[in-house]
Order: sequence, then structure tokens, then C-alpha cells
Amino acid sequence: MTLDSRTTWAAPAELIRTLQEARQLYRPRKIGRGHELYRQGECSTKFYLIDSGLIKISIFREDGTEVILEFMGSGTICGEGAALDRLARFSSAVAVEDTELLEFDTAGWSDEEQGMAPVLMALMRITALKQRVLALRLEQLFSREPENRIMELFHRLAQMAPQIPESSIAVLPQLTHEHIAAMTGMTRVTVTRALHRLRSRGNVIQHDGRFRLAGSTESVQKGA
Amino acid sequence: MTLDSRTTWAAPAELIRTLQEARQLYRPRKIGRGHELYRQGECSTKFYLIDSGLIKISIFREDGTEVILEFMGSGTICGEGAALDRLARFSSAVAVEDTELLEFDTAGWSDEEQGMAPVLMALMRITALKQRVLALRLEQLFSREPENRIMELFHRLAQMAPQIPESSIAVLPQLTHEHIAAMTGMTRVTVTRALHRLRSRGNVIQHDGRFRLAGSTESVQKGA
DNA sequence: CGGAAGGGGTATCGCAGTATACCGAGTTGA
DNA sequence: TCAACTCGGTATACTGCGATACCCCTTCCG
Repeated sequence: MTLDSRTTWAAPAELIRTLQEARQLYRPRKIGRGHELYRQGECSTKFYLIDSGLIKISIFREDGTEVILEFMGSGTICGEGAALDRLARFSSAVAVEDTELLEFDTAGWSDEEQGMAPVLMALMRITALKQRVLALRLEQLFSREPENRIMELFHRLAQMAPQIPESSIAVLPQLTHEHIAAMTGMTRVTVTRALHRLRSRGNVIQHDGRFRLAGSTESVQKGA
Repeated sequence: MTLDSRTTWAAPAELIRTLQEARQLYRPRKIGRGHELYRQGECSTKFYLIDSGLIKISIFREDGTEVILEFMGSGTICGEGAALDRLARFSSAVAVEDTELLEFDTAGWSDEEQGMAPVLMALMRITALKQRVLALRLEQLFSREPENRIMELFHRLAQMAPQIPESSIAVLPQLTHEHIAAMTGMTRVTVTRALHRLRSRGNVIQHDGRFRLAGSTESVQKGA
């Protein structure tokens, strides 16, 4: 476990040690510099404890730009978010250096039924979900255009909210412009203006004070 | 468990049910509208499952502005981040409505030594730590001035990195301007300019390609 | 019933970050 | 040894957001 001075993360040593001691749960692996450990969009139950080397974790935005979440060095963990909430990877991991790591697989972890295990598993999955949401919100803030920031927020909320069965229209929570501003990092004035444009473009429908999304499946129509 | 249409979050129902079934782990509680459930900066081992009502989760920035993370309604969980990683609350929770919730306490949870529990606990704490880091990075992106974004990133990295014992100077990971740009949501040009200003102000020292922080304890000197 | 507060629509202005382009220094590799 | 590439420094013009201020409408509450 050599120190790589470029890591941007660290986890408490005793927690890492606990994981290292569970030898029956992992197998060692190596990955060469420049190779991909996992890719955004994949599904997998595996996560990794890094022994030596350096892994870059990043999210690629729709427009191709890269949002770097972290450089993970030895004594850090990556990939556990998607391995726990069982959804698609929200980030990609590439080895910046030749890297040695321990590969864990959560596939059979729900089987244990005694003691605290079920509660811990449930709690862990929810925490992982929160981690995902935070990472995606972070990524959203890399949008410069107010319209995109708002639409990305709305699309996320649409996935959370109960859909109206008959239509493809999602009803969003009641949020004031000020709330939206405080969630997207803009001023209230900018939110008001951007919503205006979104309404005239037909991206958002307003109906007695509540927002609705038109066609919540596809992504925002960008500029052009 | 009534639906509040203003929640911006949801957790899978079966996970919530698992937690609700662990009756020995929680006690029911009520909190009146406008009252504080917990406050940023406190330490606590408690977390909450919301039964009905609405809780606003937000981070208050140094300049007093509020960053709203979520409105949590029934069937959601809050406060588990700090309850698991045992650090100070990074967010505040206020009841927007009269709210009924289940209060869990993680205080004695490390005692169990058999089966998967220790591994799950360790993994959960790391996941909680990641959640915290992501939330704080989200908050950082609400800074408009490039200098502040960079300094907040650097301060976070300084806490991760090993300090040099003799001096109060923290050595940061080797990051190119482009890396910093991809981590803070700015362009490379803006990063270059902002670093220039930070260096001339003495906030950052550059020494053969590596950044160092001067007096990493106190916060960035803002504008003025 | 009337005042206060909150929400939202709008205007003006200045400034600073983005986009883009170019250059030079240092490093790598054939 | 030279070419290719990366990294950082810098200049230009544009544009669109932040700050601020004001107005109006609705709701709430005494």
C-alpha cells in the first residue's frame, strides 16, 4: 500500500482494515494504466478497495464534458454506490496508474437474515442512493445555462414523484422560484426568467401554480 | 403515512419497510412546524425515518445563504450521514409541516461482532463519508467567485492529505489547472487567472508545481 | 376589512466568466 | 535530435447573470 500523492480522498484506516480482513469477500485484481475499471451506465454488484495506484472517478455529461469527482488512491473505495443501490453506474472509473485493488461483490449479500444485517443492508442502500443523487446534482451544477440547471432538477424530481398514469406528464413538487434558486445556485430573478423561456418553448407546463414536465422521458432540448 | 406532494425525495418502499419492522431500534417522535430537528455543526448518532409531514434539509453557507438539499416527505430518511460517520452534522433539518417520525440511534450499533455486521458497518460509514463530501462539494459550487471555489476545494483536499508536521502548511495533490477546472465547474482559463490572484494574495503558495496552503485552518479571506 | 408578507414579473447596469485563439516552456518518445 | 503533446500564461470580444430596485397580485391574519 504505497502512498500516491495525487489522491483526493481518504477513508479512516480502521474501516479499511475491517474490509481488508474479510478475505472471503474479495479477490485481488490488477488493472493497467489507462484501462477502465467500470463505465457509467453499466450495472454491476462489484465495488473496489484500492491497494495501490490511482483511479480517476468522473461523470461524463451529455455534451461530452467530464466532471471529475475524485482521484482515488490507496486506502479508498470506489464503485460501492451502484453496487449497493443496484442501479446503473453513475460514474466511470479509469486507472491513471497501474493499480492493485480488491474486488468485492455484493451479489449474495442480501441472503443473510439474522441480526442487524437486514437493517444495515437497507440503510446502506438508502445511503448509497443519496450518494447517487448528490453526485448527479453536483454534475447538474456544471451546466451553465439556467434552463438546463432547472430542467435537470425537474427531471430528477419527476423520477421521484408519482407519475400520472394516463399521461406521460409528471407533476412536480410545489416549489417557489426561490426554492428552485436555492437548489440550483442561481438567483430568484434568473429562475423566473429561465422558467419563462422554458414555458414558451413548451418544455414546462404550469397549471395552477404547479409545474409539469412535457415528455419527461427524453432529455432537454439543448440550445440550437 | 400520508403523501406530501412537496417532497423532493423517495426511497424504495421495501427498504423503508425493513427499517419500520425493526421496532426495537427506534422510538416515534413528533416535531412541530417550524421547529428544528437537528442543526449543522452538532454531533449526534440519531437519524430519522419520516412518517408524515415535511422536513427541509439545507446547508447554510458562511455568507449566510441557504443551499437547500431536499424536502424530505414520508418514506424518506434524513440525518443518517452524520449518524453513521460520527462527524458533525453537515446540514440542518427544519420541519416545514408538523411531522411524525421514527428516531433511530446508531450509538450501540458497533457492538455486534458476528456475521456480516462489522463489514457492513464499515462500508456504511465510508458510504456516509462520501455522501458528506458530495454534499459539501455541492455547497461549494454555490460560490460564484472562482477564488472561493478553488479555495474550498483546496481546503477539503488539505483535510484529506497528510499534513507536514513541522509547519501548518498542507501539501495538496498534484492537480493540473485542467483537473481543477473539471472539479470545480470552471474553464481552465478561469482557473489559471484565479490561481494567479490567489498566489499574489498569498493564499496559495506554489512550489515546484505543487500547491500549498498557507494557514489551512482559517477560511478564505473574502472579497473586501 | 385592511395591513403585512410572500411570491413572482420586470427593468437597468456593470462586470466577469466563457469561448476562442495563440504562444512559449517543458516533457516524452521515436 | 526533432516532433508531438501537455501545460500554463495571456489577449480579445461577447453575453448573460448577479445585484438591485420597483411593482402588482394573492394570501394570511389580526
